[in-house]
Amino acid sequence: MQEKTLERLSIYRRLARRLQEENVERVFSHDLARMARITASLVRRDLMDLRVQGRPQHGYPVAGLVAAIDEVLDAPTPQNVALVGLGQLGRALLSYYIDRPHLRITAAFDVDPLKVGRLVHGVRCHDLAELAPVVRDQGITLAIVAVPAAQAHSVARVLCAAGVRGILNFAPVRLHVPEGVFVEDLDFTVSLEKLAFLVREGL
Amino acid sequence: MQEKTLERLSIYRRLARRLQEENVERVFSHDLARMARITASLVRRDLMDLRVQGRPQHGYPVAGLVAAIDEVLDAPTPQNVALVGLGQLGRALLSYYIDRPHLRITAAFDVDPLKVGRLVHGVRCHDLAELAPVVRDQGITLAIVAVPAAQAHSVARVLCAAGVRGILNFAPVRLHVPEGVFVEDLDFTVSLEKLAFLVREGL
DNA sequence: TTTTGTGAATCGATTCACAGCG
DNA sequence: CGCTGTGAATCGATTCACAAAA
Repeated sequence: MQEKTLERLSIYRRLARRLQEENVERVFSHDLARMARITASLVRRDLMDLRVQGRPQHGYPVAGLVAAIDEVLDAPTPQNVALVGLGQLGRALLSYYIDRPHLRITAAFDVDPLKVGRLVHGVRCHDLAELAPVVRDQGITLAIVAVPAAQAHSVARVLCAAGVRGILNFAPVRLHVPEGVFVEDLDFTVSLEKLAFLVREGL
Repeated sequence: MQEKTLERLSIYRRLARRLQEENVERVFSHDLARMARITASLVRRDLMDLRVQGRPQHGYPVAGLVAAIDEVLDAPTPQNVALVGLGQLGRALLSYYIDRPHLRITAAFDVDPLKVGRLVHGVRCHDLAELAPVVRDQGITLAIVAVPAAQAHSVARVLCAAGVRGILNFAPVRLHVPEGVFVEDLDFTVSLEKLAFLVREGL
């Protein structure tokens, strides 16, 4: 399974779920392509990897599509996520990610004594110093880093030491992590600067 | 200039600026590669597109590197950015993007009457209905969409109609925009689901 | 027909390998 | 030498084109 395909599966599932809500039972690769703003053949190629098959004239069964993507993207048992940094961004992420069955933020961490101990959106905020034991107790393997750039490296080190294997990083730095730990960067500035260039140069 | 190179230029510049602060005058492709977690030959290939040349034994001049990247990424005149949606995420973005000389958020928009008219982090919040005139008056060409999924499409339509040419989209939907408008999606769920898969499957 | 599934071709991005130069 | 600049090779992702199926 290629990474790009993986990203698109997440998008296809979201689209298919919306179709389910609208009681649409079948969908053509061409329709998914239009909705996802890609080509139909790319959709078909992505779906080849899945345990769902379409039929000419009928397209793909929407429910089957969702089920097949669930099988790939959802762990058999929910994966717990730690959120580090309860600033404005951290709180935004927390309110965004409540009530997800398969990926749920079960613990938050900050250094601010005013935040430690509080319940934010139903999630307990711990002192950063408590990270390792909490991560171990809750079997957390994923973390979201939403701290200022200056603290990101030390937070990443603590997370890796505690056994976290994947980091979604919002800090504008490139984290250095041990072999076997995955980092996904979501870098607002990089994206905005790229966009500004494209708009300015017109492609 | 390739898109991936463009993204990395933003990263190189950030690294080079930090080196400047540390009074480092020269840097090897190998060092930049280590800091950016990529290969040295990719760094060199990226820098080939720039008006900076390195010298064997000496590497690249840090100040020249920053200047050369500025030339590519910074518009001659600052580009104004509109922020749509002043929820938690919108406010987080606003506090993050204050005091940038070349890309600055000059106007915010929301539908909540409690927010309209207020100054948030020094930026005026307007009613969404006022978007078109404000965008035109301030010569805004870029927008950040930080509204709930349900509103994202209509917001995008209004933005495009008002003349915005680039959208940084945080809503978990694929926007449909007219020819010539660029969209960059930052999709938290897609990234987190991908990360969860990678951690689970171990590559 | 129309639409899927897929081999082959293409396009794009990265790495290799090394000539050239200080 | 050590390091840059770059042509050639490789790797990966997307599109093309069409046979097969209904």
